[in-house]
Amino acid sequence: MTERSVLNLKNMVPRTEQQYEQIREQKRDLILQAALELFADEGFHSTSISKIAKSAGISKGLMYNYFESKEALLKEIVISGFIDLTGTFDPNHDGILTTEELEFFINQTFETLKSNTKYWKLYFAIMMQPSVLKMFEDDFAKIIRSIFEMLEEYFRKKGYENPELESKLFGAILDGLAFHYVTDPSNFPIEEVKKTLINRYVRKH
Amino acid sequence: MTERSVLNLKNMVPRTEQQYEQIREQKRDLILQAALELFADEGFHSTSISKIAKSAGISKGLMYNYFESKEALLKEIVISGFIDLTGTFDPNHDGILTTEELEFFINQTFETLKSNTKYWKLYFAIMMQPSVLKMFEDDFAKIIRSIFEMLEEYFRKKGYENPELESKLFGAILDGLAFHYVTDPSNFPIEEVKKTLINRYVRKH
Amino acid sequence: MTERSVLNLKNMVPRTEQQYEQIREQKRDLILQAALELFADEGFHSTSISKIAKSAGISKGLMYNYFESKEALLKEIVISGFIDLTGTFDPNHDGILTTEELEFFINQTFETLKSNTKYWKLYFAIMMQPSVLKMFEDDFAKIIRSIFEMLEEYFRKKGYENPELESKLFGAILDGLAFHYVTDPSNFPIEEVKKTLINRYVRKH
Amino acid sequence: MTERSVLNLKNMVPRTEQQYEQIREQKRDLILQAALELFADEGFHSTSISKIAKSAGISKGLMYNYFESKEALLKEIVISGFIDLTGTFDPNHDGILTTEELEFFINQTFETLKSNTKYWKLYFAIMMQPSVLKMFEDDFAKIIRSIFEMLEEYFRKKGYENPELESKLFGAILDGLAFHYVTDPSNFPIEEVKKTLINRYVRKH
DNA sequence: TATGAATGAGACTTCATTCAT
DNA sequence: TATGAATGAAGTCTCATTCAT
Repeated sequence: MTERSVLNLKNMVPRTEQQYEQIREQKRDLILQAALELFADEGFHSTSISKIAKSAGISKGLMYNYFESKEALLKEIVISGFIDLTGTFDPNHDGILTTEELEFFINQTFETLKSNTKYWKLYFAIMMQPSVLKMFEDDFAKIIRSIFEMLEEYFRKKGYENPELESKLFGAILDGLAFHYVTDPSNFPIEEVKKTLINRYVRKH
Repeated sequence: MTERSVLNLKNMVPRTEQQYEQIREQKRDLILQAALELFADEGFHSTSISKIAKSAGISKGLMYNYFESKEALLKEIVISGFIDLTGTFDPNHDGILTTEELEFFINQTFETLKSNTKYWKLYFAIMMQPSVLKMFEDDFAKIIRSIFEMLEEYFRKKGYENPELESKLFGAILDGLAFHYVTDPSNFPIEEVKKTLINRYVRKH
Repeated sequence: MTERSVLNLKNMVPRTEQQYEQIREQKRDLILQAALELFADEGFHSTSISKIAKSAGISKGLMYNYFESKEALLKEIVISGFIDLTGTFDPNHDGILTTEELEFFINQTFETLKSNTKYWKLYFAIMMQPSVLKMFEDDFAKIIRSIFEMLEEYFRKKGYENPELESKLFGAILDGLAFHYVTDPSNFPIEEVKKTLINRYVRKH
Repeated sequence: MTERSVLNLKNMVPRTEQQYEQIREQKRDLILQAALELFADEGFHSTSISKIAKSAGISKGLMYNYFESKEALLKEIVISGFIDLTGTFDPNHDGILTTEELEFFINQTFETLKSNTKYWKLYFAIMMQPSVLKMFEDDFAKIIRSIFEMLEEYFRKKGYENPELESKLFGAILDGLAFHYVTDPSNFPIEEVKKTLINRYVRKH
């Protein structure tokens, strides 16, 4: 009895800041993961906060303890994912793309395509909905522009006849492949396609 | 007979059955056009029946005289558009793709890309939302499969090393280009890209 | 049978614009009346749209066919009521207050106090809630200022020693009386108070 | 005994019972003050427990250690404030109002008006919301009734023609002045108004 | 054929309160 | 005594669809 009381008294102390931080981190990730999956599979508008909460095993209200709004949740997912995705381009951030870096980027892209298919789906869906896209345009535009500039420069150095055209072609092809892969992963020969791509753009010239 | 007479009193020059049919058809097209535009620009869920009706210049209620539901309206737009789009593939329907037919198809595809950008946008958006896609899968799957089969056969005849891979690559490239075009039409060198594509797939071998 | 058909055909015609206008007008007033009563009796925040709708005998959704938001509904009630209330001050709008006009205004004020007690309650409640008051401040300020200016001028002409003080005193007294009346109408000798006030401010000097 | 020892180990100089009580009292006041300010400035419903807690520098949960509910907190503030306010009326509690006592009361009222404007605002807001007022009616009614009775008796002794009317008039004027003062303190000539009032009701007869 | 008022389900969000620690 | 994560009810608002005319 005495022991119990003593134990209780010890437990009546609030969690430490660290403990709270850990709880928050974990739950936040849980929500992000559940939301990404649902947004990708059902679309932003068809995914209710209720569904996300249920899928994450929490109450609706708690969502708003972690994210200001449904839109803010989407934003967080899409932008941080986009930065992850494009972070492997020009990894040393010197503004110049080497052959090795391009090969690395292609490899990484295909890797994330397999490991993070959901995100790619969400990304494509976003890109196709101007009313949603508006939220991200500013964040996307700068990164995308810089990627295309480096690509163009790369093709120029490699001696391509029309570097601008070639960079746009390359971007389109990469997205097209990703698009087809996420649409029907099981029927897409992703490994062979990757080899072909690397062969064509990295080894060829 | 009595009924008709009464009606006639109110309208001395009654429209013929045909005229009615024609008016109906026109209004239907008006709705479809307005809906396509809005669905593509704002997304399916962000487009209310009210908006469509207003844009088509009719009342909300009348919408349901022409289409059973919002979903049915979408279905009609997407499926008929998809048939239009793919109708230029193997136009003589003999199951065999000639070089000329492929060139024609590519040309047509780029043509519709420019003339019917909205539909392409809608199509991509649909493709990225499984919960919506379900409505169309059956209709799409058959057509798409047959296209890929013909493509594969085409590349086989042309002596490509890996016809299956090549057909998938081709499909992905085409969609990738379309994707990039509809995302930002004004900055995409569509004519040059088309030439490059025809050169690569039709002329080359 | 024939007759029925003919009748039905006649009925299948939409309402005329006038009929719609009438429906809207009536229902709008119904909502405004129900909302005023509830806002005054329970307060803005304690009155849910549900309650208003039920009290007005309509569905929740219909509310939004007539008013953009709960706030807009409040605004409409408060501002139009305020204009009604202050409209009897300087009725010929010449910027000058005559003795007769002041008497008329006092009489009118006490009249509306009895006939429109709910509005007065709502008005006082609003005035005491800065977070709500913000919505109206601009609309109120101008009118109130002009009233006080005229009052001051009135007292000056009447030879009062300190017209500014007197005008503020008068305003405060009027509001104080109104305040006490709406707080407990059945125990407030409103008629005698009115006479006293008129005697003091209109007849005296 | 064992329990205490364990506790002592963690805090070698334990606070005395009195010290604890004092800390508790201080924190309680802190909460009351923060709540009064917020309730007055933003309204009861627009003020969340979260805001109050943050403003008082404590956690949400602790709030409930001091007050049973948000409503109980309001009740505490309003009632204790009301007693403070009316406590200066008939300070010797003999049921009879002398001229000096009335003057003292008027002076005190204007003093609290300046020093405790927030409370007055809250008080007026409460008085205008029957659904909230219900909580206090019983507490208020008795006090208010006794005040009016004394006032009436005062005016009777002073030889006023209609003491009942006069007492109601006086009450209304006082509240009216208070009302206008709290609505816009900086533009209200409170000192002059006070002199006028004292002159009229204390010195005159 | 045509209108737009009307409904009601369901979406997002807030917040008083509880509870494990 | 003290914390803040967690809940769930309730509120505002939107919109596909129905219906009287």
